[in-house]
Amino acid sequence: MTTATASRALADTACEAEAACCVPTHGQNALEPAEANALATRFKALADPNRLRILSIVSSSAEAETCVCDLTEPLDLGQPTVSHHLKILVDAGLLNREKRGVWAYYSLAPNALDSLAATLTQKA
Amino acid sequence: MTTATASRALADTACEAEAACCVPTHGQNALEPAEANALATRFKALADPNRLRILSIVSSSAEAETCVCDLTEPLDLGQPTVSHHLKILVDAGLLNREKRGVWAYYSLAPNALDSLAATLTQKA
DNA sequence: TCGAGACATCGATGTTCGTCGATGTATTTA
DNA sequence: TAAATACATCGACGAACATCGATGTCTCGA
Repeated sequence: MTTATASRALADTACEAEAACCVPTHGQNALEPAEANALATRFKALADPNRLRILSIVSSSAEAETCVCDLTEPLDLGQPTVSHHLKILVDAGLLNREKRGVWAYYSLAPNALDSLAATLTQKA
Repeated sequence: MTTATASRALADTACEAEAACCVPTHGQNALEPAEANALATRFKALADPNRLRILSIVSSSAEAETCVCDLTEPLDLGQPTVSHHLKILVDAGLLNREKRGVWAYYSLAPNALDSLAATLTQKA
């Protein structure tokens, strides 16, 4: 129960051999750098207020489908900027893009947000 | 069932009064800008590979407590950088900081990741 | 075939972010 | 009290990001 505290005290006294001072019992079960990068990319897609609002609008729209021109006004952003944000969300796997005629319809990628949420809860 | 498609076609023909072209049926149930900012701040804390690894190491450590010197080696980062990332995680409410003696112990904030995850799932 | 509309892409710009070395602060030990 | 340790803060620098205007691509209707 007090394993970490005890080993911490142990490490305190054992601080003489080299620069390492604390218990190096971690690092093997930690997130792999490559995996951490992939996860960070998906969270980075969520780390912008306008992109969160895009997801909110898309998911709350009648058919869960939205075109670019539906977003420029409520977001108060230019069309190139909206397209840029949409591309980031699509690249992150959070949105799907379907072009029908002149319009491009965006919809939530099924289970994408859920799997991201599962990554958070299982870690705790 | 085809409400959005129908209203889209409607908007197509109704594109004459002003610059607005698509159905402005959104925006009222969308995420508020202030709320989106707050959420983005928390996701921004997760949008870095090294911070994700910090959370992983902290949560997987024996007592779910970790001091700074436990992190510099597995992350291969300097101590100021690790302190900087920890501050961001604490400010985002994801980590708790407790100073005992010379060491600063960091632990997962209870329910912080869970509530963030809930925000994602309820939106889908 | 031509023009108009919807969207994507490009290039530029101001801002934010991650990282580091240097330094400051607080606590323990001698 | 003085030295050492653990950590936080500061200032700087290069990279990444958000936004915009201009332009390119594609589709539809005249």
